[in-house]
Amino acid sequence: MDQVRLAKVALSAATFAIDKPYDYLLPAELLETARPGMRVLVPFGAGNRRIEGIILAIADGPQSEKLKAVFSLLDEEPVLDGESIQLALWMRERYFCTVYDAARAMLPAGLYFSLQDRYRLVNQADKEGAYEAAGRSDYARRILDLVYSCGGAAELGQIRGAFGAKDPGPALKSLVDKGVLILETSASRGVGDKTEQVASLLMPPEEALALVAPKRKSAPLRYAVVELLSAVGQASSKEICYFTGASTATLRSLVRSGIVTQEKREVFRRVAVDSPEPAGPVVLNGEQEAAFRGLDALRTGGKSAAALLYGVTGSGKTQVYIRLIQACLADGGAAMVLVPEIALTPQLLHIFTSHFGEEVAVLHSSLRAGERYDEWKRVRAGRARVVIGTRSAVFAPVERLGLLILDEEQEYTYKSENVPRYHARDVAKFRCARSGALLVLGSATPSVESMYLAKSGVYHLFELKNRYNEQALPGVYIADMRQELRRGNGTSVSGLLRQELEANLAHGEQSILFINRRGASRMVTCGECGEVPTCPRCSVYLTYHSANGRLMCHYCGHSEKLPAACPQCGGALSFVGTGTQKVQEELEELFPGVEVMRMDTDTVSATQSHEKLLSRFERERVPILIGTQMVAKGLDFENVTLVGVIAADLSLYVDDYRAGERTFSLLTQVVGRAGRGEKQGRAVIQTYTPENDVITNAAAQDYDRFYDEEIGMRSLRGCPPFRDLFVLTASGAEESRVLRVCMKLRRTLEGWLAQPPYDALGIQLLGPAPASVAKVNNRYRYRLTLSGKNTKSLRALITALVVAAQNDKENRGVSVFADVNPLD
DNA sequence: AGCACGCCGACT
DNA sequence: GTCGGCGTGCTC
Repeated sequence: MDQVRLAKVALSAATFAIDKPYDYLLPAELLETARPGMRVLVPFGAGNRRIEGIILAIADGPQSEKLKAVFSLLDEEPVLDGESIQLALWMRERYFCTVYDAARAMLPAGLYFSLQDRYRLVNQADKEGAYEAAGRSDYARRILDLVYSCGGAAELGQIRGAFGAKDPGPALKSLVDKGVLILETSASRGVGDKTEQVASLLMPPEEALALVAPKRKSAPLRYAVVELLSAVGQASSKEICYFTGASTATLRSLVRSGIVTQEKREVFRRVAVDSPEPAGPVVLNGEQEAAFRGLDALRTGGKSAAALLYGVTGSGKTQVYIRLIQACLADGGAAMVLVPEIALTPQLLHIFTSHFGEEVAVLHSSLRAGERYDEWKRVRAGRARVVIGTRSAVFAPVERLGLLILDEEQEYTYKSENVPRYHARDVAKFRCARSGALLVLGSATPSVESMYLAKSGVYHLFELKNRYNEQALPGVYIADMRQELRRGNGTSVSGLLRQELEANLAHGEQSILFINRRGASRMVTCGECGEVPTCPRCSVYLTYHSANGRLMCHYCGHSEKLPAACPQCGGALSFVGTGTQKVQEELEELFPGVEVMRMDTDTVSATQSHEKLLSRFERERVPILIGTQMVAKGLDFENVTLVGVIAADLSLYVDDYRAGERTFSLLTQVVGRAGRGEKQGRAVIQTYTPENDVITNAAAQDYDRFYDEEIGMRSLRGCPPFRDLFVLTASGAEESRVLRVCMKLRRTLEGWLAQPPYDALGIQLLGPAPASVAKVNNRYRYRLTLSGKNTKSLRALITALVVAAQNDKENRGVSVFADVNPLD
């Protein structure tokens, strides 16, 4: 049997059910250049449509009839290294996504190709022949009309647009088959490499100066340019013009004279990070020093390790991180720091740039495509060895990874809600294990899973128990809102909180009030009939956005003008403000003339204004700041001595096993905002359930007790870390069909679970139940939940189930996917 | 998912 | 006859 060289390719067009490495013949002209990690254009399917893929491996295999050949390479260099390819394969097995989905998550959007299909007339002159070939087909004639009117070629998108809902595919195919049209596929990159001209001397400086010196008087600029280049050797053309006053014409004339050469060099677009003064050496206190030593011993221990750094708010975890990174860089390694949300951690970013300057690369989703792409390239080129970023930065192309820090590891933003539905903590573990790096999970309120693993010895545990500078913890008081109601106080400000606010106003100290609501956007309701406008496509209420004066849906993006009156009864509409605005109004009534600053999704649109608001709050000592979760994180203001939590239990009664953990963490963070300076801080927690354990433990800042109670509950209920929840979601336009698919899935599953080897897995099955938001974008969603140990065997079962569901003809119109420990 | 193939009704 | 609608099966 003849052996040929094959490329094993992961395809962008493959669905989960048919995803696997596909074998393609490598044509002779690509044999030398093709390497694993490069993207390729390949023919796929019966129609041989051109699609994008990525080479996973190159191997020899037997020649076969079935084999098709790679069309072309899309990259000159691999965009994924061997470890990343391994990671992509691992993610498919773990998160039930395609290999390409995983690869896509690893690459910056700027590297991403958009494929354009163009249909061109083979022989434009032969118009008659073309229409003859079209025959009686109305569609084919319309396509020809369009192509001719466009000058002989048209984009597929254009044709689709002209056809509306009708699919032009068959008619196009017939025209291509008859040789009238030809399909051209071009790949274009969204963001190009940015280059700049760099000039340098073609000869030794003395020689060059001697050449231009005689004409120094008549051509001073030429002389100045050569003088500058003699001094610095090489400079960008822009800079040369800037410093000497020369024009590009001067430079060109020097190039023509053979004195100077200009070449293109890639430049890296950088995010405007203020370049602070270089920071001095980090001084650690005894506790921090001990943690640093222990962690660094693990880092240099020669094999991969994971550690939990459990340090109370204000204990100075960042200092420890910095020392660890310094040590890692000194050993020639690179370090990564993941944070839950970059916009909320400007202070952290500032500290890191002050220590590591140009070595820092920032990667997060609100960067512009070009910026993100360039930061990615700086990392890949090894020019930035300290990567700071959000969830997706865990895929940064860092070589020689020595240290990976996941700050605030309990945050749920580390879990992706979109394909691929990965958890950055898991991916971080994988990467650290592969490269022998140290994984540090940092938190003031570790997730129950992580603490469990630390207590059972899987993670090394390090604790920072004291606040930096020996600051005392704020005094925490609980206000029982039921009593307030009984006393006739229907507002959201309790007597106690009011009293404390008054005290702060009298002393000129600042207060932060926190509303425990996610999103916290405003809704609209009719005062007459109680109607609340809902999204026509989703089962959620619409929220009001003051920026554009429209009602919007957070799920599908639907937006409509705010109606003047209730569409049902014509009554007057009013805003529902359990949120920040209502509290703001109540406070303004309570304290006339006192400025109350509001910070929520409504007042904050861009990162800019978020920071602007905060800096004004600090600078002008605005007495009261009120906001949603945004105010809970990472804010350190010396003059803030009082923190109030408006509705502490609001996040507690959610149908989610993490509700307690989330509430505890949130309350602890908020309370920690008080008294960061010299003065003693206070916190008031308002709740309708003052006896609730989570609330009392948070008030007492007693993590250990919270953990003990929570872990017992998790064990009892079969939640992580004891079991994982696998959620299968079916969605489709017809509710009855979706439900039927779900029931069938359950029956299939029950059948499988009754037999070996699955009967031994001890799996519990729940559902079908409607998803928490039952309809999104006119698609109904029902879910089936399995709980069990996250083993290879169980994952294989889920994979088989999803594949079977996707292949089942009866399930047409309904899509099925799986997610592990989803957010809701 | 998308595309071809194949079978069937409608219009020419 | 042949165009186009729709159900079925496969994708290196």
